[in-house]
Amino acid sequence: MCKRFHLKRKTTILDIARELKTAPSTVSRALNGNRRISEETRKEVARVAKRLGYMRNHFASSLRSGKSNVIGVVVPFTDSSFFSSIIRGVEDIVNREGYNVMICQSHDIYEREVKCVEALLEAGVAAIAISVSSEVGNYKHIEKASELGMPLILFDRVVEELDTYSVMIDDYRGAYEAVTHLVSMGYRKVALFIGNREINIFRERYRGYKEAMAHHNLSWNEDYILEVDSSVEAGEAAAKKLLELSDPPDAILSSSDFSALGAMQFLQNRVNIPEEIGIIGFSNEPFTGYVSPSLSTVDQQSQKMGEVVGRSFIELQGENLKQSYPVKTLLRPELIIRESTRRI
Amino acid sequence: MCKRFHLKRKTTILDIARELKTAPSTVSRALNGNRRISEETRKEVARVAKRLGYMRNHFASSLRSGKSNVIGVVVPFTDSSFFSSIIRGVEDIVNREGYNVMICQSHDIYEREVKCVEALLEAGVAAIAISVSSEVGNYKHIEKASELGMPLILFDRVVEELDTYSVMIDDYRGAYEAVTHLVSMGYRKVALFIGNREINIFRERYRGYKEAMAHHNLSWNEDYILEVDSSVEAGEAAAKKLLELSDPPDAILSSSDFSALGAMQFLQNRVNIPEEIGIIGFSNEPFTGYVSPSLSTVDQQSQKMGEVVGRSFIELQGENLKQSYPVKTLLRPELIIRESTRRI
DNA sequence: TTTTCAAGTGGAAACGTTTGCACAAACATA
DNA sequence: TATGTTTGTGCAAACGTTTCCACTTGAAAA
Repeated sequence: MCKRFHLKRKTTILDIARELKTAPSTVSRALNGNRRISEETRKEVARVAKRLGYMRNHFASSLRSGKSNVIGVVVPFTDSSFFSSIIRGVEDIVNREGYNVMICQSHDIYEREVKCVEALLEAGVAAIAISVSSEVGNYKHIEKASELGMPLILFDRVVEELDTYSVMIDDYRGAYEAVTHLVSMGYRKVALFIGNREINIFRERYRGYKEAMAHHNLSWNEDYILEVDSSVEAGEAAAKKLLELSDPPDAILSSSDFSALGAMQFLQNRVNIPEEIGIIGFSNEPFTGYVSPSLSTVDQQSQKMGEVVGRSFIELQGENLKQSYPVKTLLRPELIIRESTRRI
Repeated sequence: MCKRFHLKRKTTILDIARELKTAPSTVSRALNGNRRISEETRKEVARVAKRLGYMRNHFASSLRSGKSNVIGVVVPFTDSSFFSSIIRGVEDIVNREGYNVMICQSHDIYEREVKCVEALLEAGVAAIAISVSSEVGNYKHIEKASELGMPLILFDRVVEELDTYSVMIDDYRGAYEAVTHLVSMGYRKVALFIGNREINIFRERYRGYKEAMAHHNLSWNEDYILEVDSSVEAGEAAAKKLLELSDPPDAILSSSDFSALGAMQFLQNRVNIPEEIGIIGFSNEPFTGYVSPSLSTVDQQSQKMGEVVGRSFIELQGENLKQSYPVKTLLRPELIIRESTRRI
């Protein structure tokens, strides 16, 4: 008699074995598609399993086999268009291979990121995909996970020193192409809104900007390079600063759509966009297509990035402990040209 | 000798017990805060556990105890501002109680929703929170989960027939207050963009609209009620239809910010907003504050909704099988008044 | 003194799988 | 005939916890 009578006693492989007068090991093998089981028994087992409403107990399975069907994902936030699209991409891919996704938010705080990684390690996930927080910290937690044998996939905000799978966007190229586009539209004096250059993505965009400018034989003013964080207010303030220069720029490349929007809102009543000044952002946030003038931007392929993370994971599972070289994927950004830079 | 020598052998409670010359049962109790363990042993155990880098094996723990520390969440998509904010809310709450969140996307497809629920059941989550897909289907999968003893929390798109915990927004009130606001601004002929009224949220908004109109002694034209789905294009088309009426409305209440935007874009060059026509949307999508004129809307408290889902879950765990009445939470929407309806 | 009780601990059996090993039967090879 | 090989199955031991039960103590109650 089942003591916890209020809960349905789940059917186990023992029940199936008993029904078929066979051994649980046979049932297990049949259900797992082991090829040493005859087609006949396999079908029988499947039939009885279905009839009894059998569901595999993943706890027992994972405990015994040491394998899990869950992949952990650590992001700064889930409610940001960029990261939520990535999550969608990962989920779309791994689901169809029978894996589930566990989410953990770091809130862009180092300490919480460490907690997330620990929680996922404890939860026994099959791998951890992580975009590191922008707060400065060390990477002990990631190294520790790696040493424990946990497969890792870093995406977007990557720590290049670590020898893991990684998926990034080619930020260098994104910035380079954005500048090239501006130049092709006749802009010459391009300003840059950039984030903390200790972080790989901003470092690369800065490099792309510089090299593109040099390539087009354009010099730039140090006053044109502004450290601006990703907010509408910061963009407004930065645009104000630019307008006050004795020789103001005729275009802005912003590392964030939000600060680009801020700049646009500040400039709107003062100069003509795109005739007198062009603005291009970064990320292709959903709103960029709806504001007016619509905002040109560099699309970061977030859903695609998620899909690549998912595929990297699948690949990595297949490899099964075989020590092989970690794959680094570099995604190609896409320039989205809209009204804010289209002067014909 | 450990056979899988390439993987660190994890330390278990047995290792701790051996070290302290005590029994694994004691260690287990000490780690779980059982009060029949002396303070002294508890501390000893904690010390050794830390020194050996012990991590609880959740598979073994869950297998034995039948309890899980994972909560499953089913949403149509993760990359929509509304649902990703909900996820954030849930995560924020349950994390600090030591729970993790597993995500599954139904893509708003009935069949996939069923798959999601099955996957989460198999994964042995402690509870399932779900916003049902808008595709018509039956609720067998939800009833089945319920019968198996799985605690359920429905949110936003709720199936009212089911006797479960639920968290919804007061859509009736949202629509009612939106209409009242329009009337207070002097608008009289209010049109309504609405989704499929078989779904609770739209049914309620429709009701709110009707009652508010009646309350203000305003009659409305059947031509003013348009079934419009949540897209910019549908909004444009609907606005066009309205303008072609012999007696066009002077305000639009849209069930979606996207169709409100579409309408706004279509109307912008033809009539003055908000002087000649007022527009108000639903959801408070991030872009609504950035477009011009900025779009008034009804905020749906998505993050709050997630937090309430999380808290309901915690509460529900505490109850521990005690049969009690499921709590239904109704959140209060917030009217966000912006330029698109502010005529002074 | 004996009995009762509480506090703290240990022993051992679960939980439901997977898997190494053994084995039987049937069949092919020498 | 003897020897190997293949195919399918069963036995039993894990995996790392939790938890029921029993057992020591030492102290309080009778």
